[in-house]
Amino acid sequence: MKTFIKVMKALSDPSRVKIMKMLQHREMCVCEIQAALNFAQSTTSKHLQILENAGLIVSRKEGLWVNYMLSDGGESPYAASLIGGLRHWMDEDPEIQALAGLLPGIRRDNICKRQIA
Amino acid sequence: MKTFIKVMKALSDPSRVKIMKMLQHREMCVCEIQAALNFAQSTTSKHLQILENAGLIVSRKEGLWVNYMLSDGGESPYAASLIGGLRHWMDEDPEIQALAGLLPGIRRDNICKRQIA
DNA sequence: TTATTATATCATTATATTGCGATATAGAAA
DNA sequence: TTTCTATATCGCAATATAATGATATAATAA
Repeated sequence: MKTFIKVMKALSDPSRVKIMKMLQHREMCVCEIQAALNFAQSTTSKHLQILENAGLIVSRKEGLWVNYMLSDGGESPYAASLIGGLRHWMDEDPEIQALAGLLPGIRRDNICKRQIA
Repeated sequence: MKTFIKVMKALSDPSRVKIMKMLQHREMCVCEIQAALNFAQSTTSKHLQILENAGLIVSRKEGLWVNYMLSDGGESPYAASLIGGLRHWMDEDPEIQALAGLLPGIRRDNICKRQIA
């Protein structure tokens, strides 16, 4: 039950749903997601922790960056089912489409000061 | 997006998940659900409104009683997917199993003072 | 009509969540 | 070393949610 509630709560926030939808296109670092959502860095990081703790996304460190990507949902059947459903749900949503249109312009070498080694 | 969030929020509360799992066994009136969860009447009613508003359950009036049952999820693909998933999810959960064991003893003609016409 | 019963809604309190700025940590470069 | 940069965590204010008792509504019975 606790695991299920954690997944549901994680997806009960529009900002976190937007993060999930963005990560369907490609993996992203925190500052890219922050730029896309126009949030404070701490807010962005917290949302990512909640999604990761629910087993919906996973992270991979790459030097100074932390790259987040969708999980395969192996953690729980609920997570797997929702990750799968979200792949096609809300693709017609104007907010989601606007974000998708923004994505190509959001690249860490534009946003971050540190250049890729 | 709003519809999706409404469904997620509705299922983000353990009490409401328990209601969904009970309604998989049979339709129930408010006072039966109230007895099963050991909640105040107003609390029970409010949870039911939230689930109904999310398209997860539907109600049918029968004299003084209001019977609640699972929706078929026609309202939204999210609702349908989660109603379907919930059919098998958490069946091993001890809280859910305890509730299921309680169900046969919870009948409106035991709980309600008004007898069936 | 009045009384009773089942349910819904309102007002309140306690708790949880969301967002931010400030601070801490970790890696890379000077 | 010190100084950046990217991310994580802490503490707080604003808002949302969950539970309750009190009250309102609707259907039935007397």
